[in-house]
Amino acid sequence: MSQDRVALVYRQLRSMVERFDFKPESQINEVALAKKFGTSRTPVREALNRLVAEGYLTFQARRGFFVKPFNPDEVIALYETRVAIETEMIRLALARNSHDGLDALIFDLDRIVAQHQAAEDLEQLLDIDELFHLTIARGAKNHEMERILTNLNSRIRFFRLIDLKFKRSHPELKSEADVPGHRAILEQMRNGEAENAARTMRHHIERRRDEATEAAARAFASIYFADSTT
Amino acid sequence: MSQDRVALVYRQLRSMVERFDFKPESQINEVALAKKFGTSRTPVREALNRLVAEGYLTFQARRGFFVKPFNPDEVIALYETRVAIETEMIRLALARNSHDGLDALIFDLDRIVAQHQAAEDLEQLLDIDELFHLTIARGAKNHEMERILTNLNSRIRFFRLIDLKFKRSHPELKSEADVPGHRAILEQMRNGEAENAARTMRHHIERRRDEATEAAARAFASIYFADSTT
DNA sequence: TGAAAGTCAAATGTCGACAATATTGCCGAC
DNA sequence: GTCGGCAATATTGTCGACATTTGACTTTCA
Repeated sequence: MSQDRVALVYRQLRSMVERFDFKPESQINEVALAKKFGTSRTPVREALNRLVAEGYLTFQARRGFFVKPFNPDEVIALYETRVAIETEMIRLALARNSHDGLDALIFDLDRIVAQHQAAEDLEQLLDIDELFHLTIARGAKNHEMERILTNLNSRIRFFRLIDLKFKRSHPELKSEADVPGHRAILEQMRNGEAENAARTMRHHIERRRDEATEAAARAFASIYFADSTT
Repeated sequence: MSQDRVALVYRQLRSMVERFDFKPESQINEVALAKKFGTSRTPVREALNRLVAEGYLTFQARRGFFVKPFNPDEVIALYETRVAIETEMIRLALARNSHDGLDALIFDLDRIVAQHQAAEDLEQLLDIDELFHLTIARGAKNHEMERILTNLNSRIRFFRLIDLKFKRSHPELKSEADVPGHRAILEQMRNGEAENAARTMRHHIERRRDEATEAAARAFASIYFADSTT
């Protein structure tokens, strides 16, 4: 034992950051975290460095690690990046695959859409939604885009969760779920209409962007004034 | 003194990796590096962790850090990602900026194209070329895309350098420089033709992709059999 | 001879301590 | 009362050592 602390610490830290357990712009205290996790500072620092490189945190020499300032513009930027990546992914997935490969991909997507409808809780809903998009990424056979999309999704997740929770408690606002959007994309892919599918994907993501941006604005106060679990 | 070793080590390591001073797939020995840099293993490990998160290296628990296998497909993936990012960047830059903002952006781009023609060596040529694209990224006002593009460029750089060196020593193959392509993109942006500019950008990058892929194939042997500077 | 088990050197994983630096709090001067 | 500077304190940066694990080599036994 006592061998894989970095991985443990990394996972925990990342989910803490994703949930905004730390206040934005607050400094992250290495010794406090080390104590919390029962390790020395070494694994904590390694994990923090990874999180910086992945865009979750910032770092200033001799000052330490900081949580990125909370900023609706940043959320918008993340969604815009998704639009860029995902519209191109669709083109690649359709151009790159043989007929059989495409059939297999569409078969997988069909199943995911079906699961989507049966999702039981919000976390699961998001998992399945992200899986739909990630499966297309895999169909595009571009590891780099897959990597980037995974990263974007995890950084966006918190805001979507906020949005979904809000919608659930205000049924009158309930917008259409993601399922119809996914189904439309799927049909156009099935028909080989790359540009149409890309356009639908763009609008699909842009709608989510607007929802998440609103959610971010609503969440602003609660994040800034919530207790950080030191 | 003895305070900012990580930054030093990181920069050196990155340029070593970019130049393929390490053989692809070879394991990276932490103690050897530490000795080489005259530090302990701690700063080396932090730098290596960053390089993993940035896509330069891979890591296997209890086995260590490895150079990514050299793989023309990977180069193609990097270029495809650039297409995705940069075509969208152009749309954003044109949609997002006021008339004056756009004028300023185009003024900057004009100057960069002029510098481009006057570049003295290959490294400088690449710097200026990357600056053209990065300036558009800044015009798009999307930090995330800027970050990603910077990362992509630095990982692609080696292959472009190989290509340019090869072209220089085989003047009969000399393809058109990047300048005309940039100029065309610039003109279309000036006229507000977002979709045309995006399309030109796509073709521009795809041409580079083909050149770099060939260069990668040519470089294959020399990389795999070159001495690694332990 | 060949395969399994054991041994050992080398590499990684983690730690606690110390050095360098930044931040905070205090005190006196104006 | 406020400002600037100094001391005290907290935090980061780096190190060398030790623990654990891996992988290669050797030995042993069928």
